[in-house]
Amino acid sequence: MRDPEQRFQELMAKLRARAYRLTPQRVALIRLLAYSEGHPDAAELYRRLLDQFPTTSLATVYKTLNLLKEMGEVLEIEINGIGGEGSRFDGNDPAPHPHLICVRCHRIMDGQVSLTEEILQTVQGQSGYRVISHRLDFYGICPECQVQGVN
Amino acid sequence: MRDPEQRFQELMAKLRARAYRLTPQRVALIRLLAYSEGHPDAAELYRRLLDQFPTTSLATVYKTLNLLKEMGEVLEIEINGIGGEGSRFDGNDPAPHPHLICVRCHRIMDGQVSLTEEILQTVQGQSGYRVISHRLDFYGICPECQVQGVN
DNA sequence: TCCTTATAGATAATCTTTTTCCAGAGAGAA
DNA sequence: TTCTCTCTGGAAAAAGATTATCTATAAGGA
Repeated sequence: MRDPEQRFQELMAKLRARAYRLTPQRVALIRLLAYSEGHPDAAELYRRLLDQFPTTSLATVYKTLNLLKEMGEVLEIEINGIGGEGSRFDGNDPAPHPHLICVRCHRIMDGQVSLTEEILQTVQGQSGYRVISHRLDFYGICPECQVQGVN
Repeated sequence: MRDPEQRFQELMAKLRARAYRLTPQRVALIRLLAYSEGHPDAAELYRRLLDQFPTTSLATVYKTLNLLKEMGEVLEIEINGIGGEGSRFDGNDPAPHPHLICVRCHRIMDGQVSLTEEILQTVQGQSGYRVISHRLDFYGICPECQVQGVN
C-alpha cells in the first residue's frame, strides 16, 4: 500500500493538469478514495461524503468516479455476478492488479502477484489483440469465513 | 473449441442427473449455448430462442442461465464497465479461461493461456483465501478494429 | 392416465447507474 | 476585487439489466 497522502496529492495534481475544477466535493471524494483501505462501492463513498456535504447526491459520486475511471486513475471491480450488488472501486493503485473476492462476505483484498510478461506476449500473439489492460480476479473464501463457515 | 454436440449432450446429462426438467425451451437454450461460437448476452439468446418459441420471455432465459451458472456450467462475463450493456455468457467451456475483450467493438475472444500453478499457490499463500475460481480478462483492440481505427 | 411439482410466461418490481436541466460556484482575466 | 465564462453539483427522472411474483401449464414418474 502506498502512502495515502502521496496518492491524494498525485490525484489532485492530475486533475489540475487537465484543468478539471477542484470543487470541495471532488476533493473530498478523492481524499476518500486515496485513503480508503478497502474497496468501497458508490453507495459507501456517498455515505461517507454525506458527513461533510449533507446535500451531496449520488450522481455526483458517479460523475467523479467516471471522470477518474476515464483518466485511468480508478479501477472498477464488478462483482455483480456474485452478490448482485454494484461495482467496487479501487483508487489506491491505478495499475492493474489482482483482487481476491470472498464469495461469502464479499470482502475484497488486493493480490500481490502480477502476470508474467510471457503470458501477456502469448495472449497478444495468439489473438492479434493489442492488449491495453487486464483484470485478474480470484474468487474464494476469505480466512475469516473459512473459520466460521460450515465449509 | 470442443465438439458442440458433445458439449450439448454433456449439459443434458448434467441436468438429467440433477433431476431438472428438460423442457423444450431449456433444451433449445442449452443447444444455443453449446453451439454458440461467440459470447452472446441474454438478449441475443432470447432473440434466437424466439425463432423456435415465439412466446418465450426474457425471464426464462435468465432463469436457465442462472441455473447453469449455479451448476458451474456457464461463465458470466461482465462487461458493464465497458459499454454499459449487460453480461455475456460462455457455455462452451465451464473451466475458467481468459477472454480478450475489444474495448471498441466489444467482440470477445477466448484466450488460450492459463494461469500457472505457481501464481495460484502464491496468491493463496499471500492472502489466506481458499481460491475456488478466477477470471482473467484482457482489454484491448481487436485485429479488425486496429485496421479500421484512427489509432 | 393421473398426480405432483417444477417451470414458462407475463408483468411488475428492483437496483444500479446515467441523463437531464439549471442554478450556482470555480478560476482566470481585467 | 469584480466580471465572465463554463464547468460542476444537486434533484429528479430515466434508462437498462436482472430478478421477483403469480398463475396456468406441462414434465416425468407412478
